[in-house]
Amino acid sequence: MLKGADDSVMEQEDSASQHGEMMSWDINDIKLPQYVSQTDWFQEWPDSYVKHIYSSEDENAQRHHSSWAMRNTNNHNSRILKKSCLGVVVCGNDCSTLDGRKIYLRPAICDKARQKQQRKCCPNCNGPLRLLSCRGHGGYPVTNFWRHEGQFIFFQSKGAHDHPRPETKLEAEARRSIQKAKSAFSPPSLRLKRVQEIESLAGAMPTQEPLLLSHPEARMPPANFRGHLSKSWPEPRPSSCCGQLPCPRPAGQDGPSGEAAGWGRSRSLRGAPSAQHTLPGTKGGRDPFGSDASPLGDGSCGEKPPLTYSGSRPALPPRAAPQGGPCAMASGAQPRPQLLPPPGGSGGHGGHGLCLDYCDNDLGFNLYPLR
DNA sequence: CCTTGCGGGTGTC
DNA sequence: GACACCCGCAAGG
Repeated sequence: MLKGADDSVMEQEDSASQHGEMMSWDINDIKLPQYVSQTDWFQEWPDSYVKHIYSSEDENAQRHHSSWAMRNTNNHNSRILKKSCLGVVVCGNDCSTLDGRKIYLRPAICDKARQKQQRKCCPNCNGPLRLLSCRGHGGYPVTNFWRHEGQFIFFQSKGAHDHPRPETKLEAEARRSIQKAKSAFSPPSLRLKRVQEIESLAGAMPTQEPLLLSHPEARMPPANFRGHLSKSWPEPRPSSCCGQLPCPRPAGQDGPSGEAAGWGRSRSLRGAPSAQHTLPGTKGGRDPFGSDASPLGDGSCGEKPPLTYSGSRPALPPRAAPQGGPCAMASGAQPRPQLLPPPGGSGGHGGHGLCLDYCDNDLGFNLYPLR
């Protein structure tokens, strides 16, 4: 961890002069701004080449959270934590649910777990799963950097995600635990029933933002979607593309897709990073899948006022708040109060993720509220 | 079992 | 040297 961030409370030389240079720093700078007038609200879906300064009190920042599936990358610099994006796991059949949503699962962070994950089936159609690697940073995965400095945590993102957003960590976790519960308590024959039970249960809970099965363009859940999850979810049925290609991948084989096709074994691909697919207007371009269409509008221009993002209230007033102009920042996405359920809290993201598990795998269904 | 962080090591540029 | 990545280890949930 980068905890180290000693208590050496930086001298707060009220250098108002630095205000203007607030965003001129680079994570690699020897000296980072020591005086920050306002910290940012935690950004759950940082994208593009953005920088944020969080309060060291911010729990999410402390944990280097991100809703993107970021894995730790060794940059041999203990002061700067580097993470690279794993992309998103999609259905190899490119299936959609009845309501048009796509499957965007969260890649497991652990290599082993990820390989295992790819041997499982699409929770929607039982088809094979495929890892869509991130190549938003010059053909390489988007990287995030974290650096603790005094009372601040500096964050810098390099690259624009060129893939849809995966489900959030909470969604993924919920899926797992549900699956666990399922397999623990229900004989296969009862599973469907259980699914229905849980589904109805989900209907009783106020949920929001079903993201797991998401529709690229529907990343912005229609208003009528919120709070009506269970209703909007189709009856248990191996929807749309059932039948076609039911998870053909033999266990043990990771298939041509996924890591193999991505970065996993890409050393040999060096120099030809775009062999797979062309980078959709990487630089400066918004990712084509709507990472900027966040339901919370992280990339979009200011709607929401600083939502109460409890969990970790920055010590200083977040400078996310409308200041000047919502999207005035040169670096693109301006810190906007984004949420992530405060650790342990019942945050905004609380409930989303719905999907049914027809495959006997642990890619459970996400048709229930997250705790 | 999984996530997260660390750090040694390798290969490429 | 920078960068990307692999691998194993350890702590924690």
